[in-house]
Amino acid sequence: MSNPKTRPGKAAPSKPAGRGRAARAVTAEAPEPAVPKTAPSKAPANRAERAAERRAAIVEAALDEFISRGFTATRIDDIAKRAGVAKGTIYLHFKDKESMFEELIRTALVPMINRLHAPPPIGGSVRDMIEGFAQNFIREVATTRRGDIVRLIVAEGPRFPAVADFYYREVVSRGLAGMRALIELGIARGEIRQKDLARFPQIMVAPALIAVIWQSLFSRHAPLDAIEMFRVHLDLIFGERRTA
Amino acid sequence: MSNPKTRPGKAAPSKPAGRGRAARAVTAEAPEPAVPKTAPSKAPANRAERAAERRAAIVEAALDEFISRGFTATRIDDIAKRAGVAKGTIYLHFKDKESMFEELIRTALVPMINRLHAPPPIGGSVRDMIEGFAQNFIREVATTRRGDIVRLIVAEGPRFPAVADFYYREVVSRGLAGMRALIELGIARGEIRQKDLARFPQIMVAPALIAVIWQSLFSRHAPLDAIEMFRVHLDLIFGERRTA
Amino acid sequence: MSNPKTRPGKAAPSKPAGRGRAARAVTAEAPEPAVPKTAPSKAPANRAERAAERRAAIVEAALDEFISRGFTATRIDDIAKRAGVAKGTIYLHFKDKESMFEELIRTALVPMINRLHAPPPIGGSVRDMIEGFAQNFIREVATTRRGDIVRLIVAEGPRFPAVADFYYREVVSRGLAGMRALIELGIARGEIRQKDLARFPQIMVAPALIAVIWQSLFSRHAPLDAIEMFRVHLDLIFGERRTA
Amino acid sequence: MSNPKTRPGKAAPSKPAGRGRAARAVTAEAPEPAVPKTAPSKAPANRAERAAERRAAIVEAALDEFISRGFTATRIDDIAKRAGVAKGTIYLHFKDKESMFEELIRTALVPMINRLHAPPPIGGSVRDMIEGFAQNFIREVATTRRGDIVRLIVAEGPRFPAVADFYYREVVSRGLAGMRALIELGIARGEIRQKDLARFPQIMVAPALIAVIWQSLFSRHAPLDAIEMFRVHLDLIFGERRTA
DNA sequence: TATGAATGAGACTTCATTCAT
DNA sequence: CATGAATGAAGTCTCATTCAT
Repeated sequence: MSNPKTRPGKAAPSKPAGRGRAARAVTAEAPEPAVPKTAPSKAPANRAERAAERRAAIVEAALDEFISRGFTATRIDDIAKRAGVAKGTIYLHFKDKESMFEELIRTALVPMINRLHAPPPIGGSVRDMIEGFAQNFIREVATTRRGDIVRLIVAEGPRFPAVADFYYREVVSRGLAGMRALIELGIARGEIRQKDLARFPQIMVAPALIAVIWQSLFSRHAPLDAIEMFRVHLDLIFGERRTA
Repeated sequence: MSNPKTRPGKAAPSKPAGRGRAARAVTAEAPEPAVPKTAPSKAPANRAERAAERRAAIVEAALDEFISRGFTATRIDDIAKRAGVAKGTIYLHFKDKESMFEELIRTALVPMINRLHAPPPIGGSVRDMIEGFAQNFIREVATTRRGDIVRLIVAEGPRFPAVADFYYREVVSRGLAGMRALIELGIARGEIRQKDLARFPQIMVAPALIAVIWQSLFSRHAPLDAIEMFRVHLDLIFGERRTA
Repeated sequence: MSNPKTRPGKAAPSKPAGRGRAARAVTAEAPEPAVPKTAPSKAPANRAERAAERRAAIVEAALDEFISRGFTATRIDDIAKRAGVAKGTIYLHFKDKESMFEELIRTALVPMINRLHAPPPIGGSVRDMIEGFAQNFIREVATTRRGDIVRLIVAEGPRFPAVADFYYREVVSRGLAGMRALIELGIARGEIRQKDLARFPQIMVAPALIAVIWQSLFSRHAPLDAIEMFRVHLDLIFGERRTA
Repeated sequence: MSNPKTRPGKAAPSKPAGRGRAARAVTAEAPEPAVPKTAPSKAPANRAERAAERRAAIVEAALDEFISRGFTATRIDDIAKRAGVAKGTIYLHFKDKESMFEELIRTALVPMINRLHAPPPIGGSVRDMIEGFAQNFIREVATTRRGDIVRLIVAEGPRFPAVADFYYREVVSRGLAGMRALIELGIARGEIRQKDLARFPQIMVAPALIAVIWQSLFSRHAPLDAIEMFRVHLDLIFGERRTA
């Protein structure tokens, strides 16, 4: 139950010297401890483009840091280093750490939101639609950094009501509404027998969220085949399928 | 989309952001802004008892603070105030903030662990056993501070591998093992038809975890009847029940 | 006893003091919160004229800012905004903030210096001359921004010896010398009986300086009729006058 | 018109290196550039006494720094060094730089206020009373650090309305009221002929204030015998005195 | 010439930790 | 054992100055 302390890059002092703030956080696994993004791959083109690139780099870096350390433990300085810009530059793009965080989350959620707006993959059965959707979600969210963002929201939500509100409004309530519609369609078509399911669309997505959290916390202890799990879950709802 | 609150106990600041460490955290809802727990209810008895009481107060206070602010944003000072002890006293009981956090989590999980060890309520059907267990869980975890601890682990786990490890070893793997056993029992008894469920006991508990998270983040937007949700979930697994 | 104002132009901060440079200054009353002087009144004519105009705008803006905030608390950025130019432009005209300050003060004092050089209003009595001069001074200095410059010198002088030196050399010593000459003339003519006054011409101008300071600090608590005050002062020196 | 730049203790860089904030202030003459007050003269006695001593040292140091640099240009760090305490210690005694400044000024004015409350030296003539008072003032204010505080208020007053208000209320208005009473007494006794003087007690004190300012700004160019000046001034008001 | 994005030193303030009482 | 004053490292944010466009 002991693990590497102090931030990477600091020679580990066996005793935190005099006083000063010692235990900042444990920082078990920062993706990569602030790799300066030197060596721009391409010619930077004109001014506006440069600015956009810079901003993108900051956003990228900030997300990485926030994800791996949480809001409070993330240092602007590290974001800057990782983005390859000076500290002050960050303040040209964001008012302060807090608004940066909120804006980042909002921005990062946009793709998810768009996906929810996108016309559902109207295909054959409702099950196929949901399964397709879920596979997508698991592949593109649970396994990727987007999943970490979900976990970040779970982690920081209570301290950032604005973030939690936004997430609820834009992602959760919409996603559940869409899911409810699909469930009702499934019931109407006779694919789903359990009528009460429409009252709790959360049940449908629960395993997907579990997968997201599992990924972050336990995947190194025990990998989880999220897609297969979801399939089993769908079997519960739609009845067992093909012999597959 | 902005709701940053000041720390409780700080008179609304007349000053602009200024400098110094600004964005500490947003702290939307501290349970109670550090109410010193003076006035011990009983006569303190002897020395050792006093110490134990003190320690308990610290643990209690620290958990509250960690839950509502997260690890980094929690101040030892606030824990001390809330516990009604001096700052230095905390260091008589814990080596530092970090080990305090880890030890706290471990301690707080003990009741859950004990529950997992306890002989399952062998009663009638497997469904009744699971439903009883789940009701218990939802009532005593999802709705209470213990649920917040689960969320706290989700939030800080990646930065505290020791915590995540401990949680996996002592709670998750055991809980899932127990659940798997129950599922297999259900399959053997013919209560559960879907045999693959035993491969993913996570599915069984997923809605309970969803409930925990929902509680923290969205309950003020939309309350969730977790017990009813879980019942519907069980209906999926065991088939619809009585007309109740 | 607290009236700290935020800087003009900054939306009232929802955040507590936090960190970062906090207490920059209180800035109780910035003349006008940096109104960009866009919309040049006339066609700019040729290049050199444009440059001169720009420089004048910068000087004007800088004086206003320095007066209302003092040297250290004044930001180049605000000067630029107020002058309607880009920050970099200021560095085309001035080496740095410090030399800008010194040069500004020097420039701003030139009119006063010229007035001191100007042939004294040789009129009838010495009293009339001094009274005329004083009325001029009070009307054109005490009540206007030039008075603020005097206060600025008092404020920053100790930190800008060059400024204080210049002010002493060009304004104070000359002014006092002129005043002494007038006093001696008055003594010679029998208008002034108190011969020792020539040793302390400061006495003659003291009320005028008081008026300048009063203007800046206390006029909103209690207005001061500086001209009348000066007249009473002259009555002390020259004896009471007409019934007027 | 050039003078030593950079802060004392910093090797003077002929060019301020890369960028960074260069021109902080000129700081022509810091009394002594932060001499750590090591070596406490006496045994520090008990805890409370120590705290009082510390606080006094901070107050002392802060006043010195504020006086020689002004509010904004003063660094908490320098105050700490000069007081011989750690930076953080200052925040145990004062909320922030700004309230420290305001409180300091208030505290520093208390002796002056007390003097104003003290029963006036009722002696022989009104002139003697005023002369006694003025000599006191000049000796104990104009020539000492208290005079610098007056100048500090003149310098920072416009940006610290609270300070200016306090100064007006507690010192200026009271002082002028007392002076007016004395003048009226002088008029009643026939010592002062010029009745209008009571309308402008400022005239009476003007030379004293001039002396204060002269001290700070010009005394090294031309020393000023403030006491003699004030005597001449009184001669104007009361008529010439003894042949002395 | 003029611009304003970028820089990074530095200021203020916080807070984990220590230790004399 | 308990306290809480003191410390000083560290974090956030500012702003004078530069320089590519």
